[in-house]
Amino acid sequence: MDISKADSGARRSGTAGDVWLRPSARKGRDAPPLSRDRIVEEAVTLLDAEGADRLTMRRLAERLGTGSTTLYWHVKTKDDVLDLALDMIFAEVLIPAESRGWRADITALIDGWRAVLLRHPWSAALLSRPMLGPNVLARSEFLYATLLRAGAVEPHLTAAAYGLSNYVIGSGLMQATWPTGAGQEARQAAQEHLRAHQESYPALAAHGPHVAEADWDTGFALGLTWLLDGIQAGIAGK
Amino acid sequence: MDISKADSGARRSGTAGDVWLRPSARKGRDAPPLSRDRIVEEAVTLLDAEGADRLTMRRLAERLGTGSTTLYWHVKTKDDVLDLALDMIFAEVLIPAESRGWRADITALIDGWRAVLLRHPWSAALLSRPMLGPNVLARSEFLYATLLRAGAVEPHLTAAAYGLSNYVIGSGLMQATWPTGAGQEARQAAQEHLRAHQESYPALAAHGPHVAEADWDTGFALGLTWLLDGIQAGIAGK
DNA sequence: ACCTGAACACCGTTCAAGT
DNA sequence: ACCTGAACACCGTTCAAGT
Repeated sequence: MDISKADSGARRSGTAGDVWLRPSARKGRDAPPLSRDRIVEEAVTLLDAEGADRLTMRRLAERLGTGSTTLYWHVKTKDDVLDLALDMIFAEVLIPAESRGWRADITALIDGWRAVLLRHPWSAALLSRPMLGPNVLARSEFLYATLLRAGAVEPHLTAAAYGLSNYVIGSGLMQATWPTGAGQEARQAAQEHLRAHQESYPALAAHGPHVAEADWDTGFALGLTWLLDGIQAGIAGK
Repeated sequence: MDISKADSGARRSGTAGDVWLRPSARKGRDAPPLSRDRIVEEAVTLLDAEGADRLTMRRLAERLGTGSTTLYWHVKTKDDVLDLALDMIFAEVLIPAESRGWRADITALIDGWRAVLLRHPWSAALLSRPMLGPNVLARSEFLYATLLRAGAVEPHLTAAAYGLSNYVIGSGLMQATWPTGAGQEARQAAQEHLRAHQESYPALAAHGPHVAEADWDTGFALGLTWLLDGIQAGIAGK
């Protein structure tokens, strides 16, 4: 291939290289062309790696090998990026293919949902924006359809759908927030603070979530069972 | 009072007024001296009036009649202001004075908690930071103490405390987020979007939360009942 | 002990201009 | 159709300096 020689020659001279080499020599390395999908993808990995307050249009653009202002051709605003990122990770929540009964189906959905929230801790804090992306809607659809097929009617239907959603969201928010593992110095400080004021908070100091590594999983499962039992009773008693 | 005359005279001349009048002529009008409490108080009213993304150290300082940098004497960081504001509104949650039974007590606490979240919609989004303020802790203490007195033991105790908290938090977040009343154009747009794709989301389009003004209150109450029933069964069956 | 001003290192976003 | 650069109107925070 003589092209490589021509290339290096062009690079050695300060002037522009050969025409047919220039467009393929992309920004950073061998980056695919910029696109909305690529932006959102990169946003998710940036969020996963550094958290929500480190996501900046400038930093995001830098990772993509462009200027920050270029992003605005593909995306209207930073909030759009966040909305798109939030919907993208929802695609990871598996929708049960074949039914094993409504309780099992819903449990699978909710567990998957929770897993995603914990896998992408930044997402829990973003739940305060209305979620209307296709991936979110598809999973809401599954939830409603499953409840309807199980025989739920109003007001139990809405209460069930909301109750389940709110429960996962709250749980995900709490656990994602909680200083775990790395941020253990914060947890320890909280623990000491509680012990120092244990005359004010005796029950909390003795049994509170700050004292021991909480068993989030069984706690979550227990609460979910209570909710599902209630829904089931509502259906049976129509 | 001759002082008023002296005052106006001093103001008319461009030079400094009488010594004993100057210190009492505060920044804006008759503002009390700056203090941490006053800053947090003003932050809450600013948040209530304009929302979280309009809270700025500069704007907050302006309302208080100072420069933004002055705030940093009383407060270490903007996040501190948010933490303090969050704890301040928790003081509005009434802790039941005399017991009417554990279910009634807890229901009262949770309902009060929810009411605060809805009264200060910005607060729901801030729940992603660890809450260790005195007002928050006092209410957590009440929750744990009540559950303990009712006879809850592990793992039901933790599951109950978490489940209830997560449920209110999630509900508050969702409802505070939801485009209600004023932001009705967004809700209507969501509605149309759903109808336009109703072959993809049939259950959602027919029964989803977007179709009708949701009855949040009864939905919330129903879900809370399910949770409490589950907790009660756990206690009874020890 | 408290307040001020200037300054630093950032932000999101717009827009005329390039190819 | 896509990308660039300069520019605007902001941010949170620090710090030397004032009283």
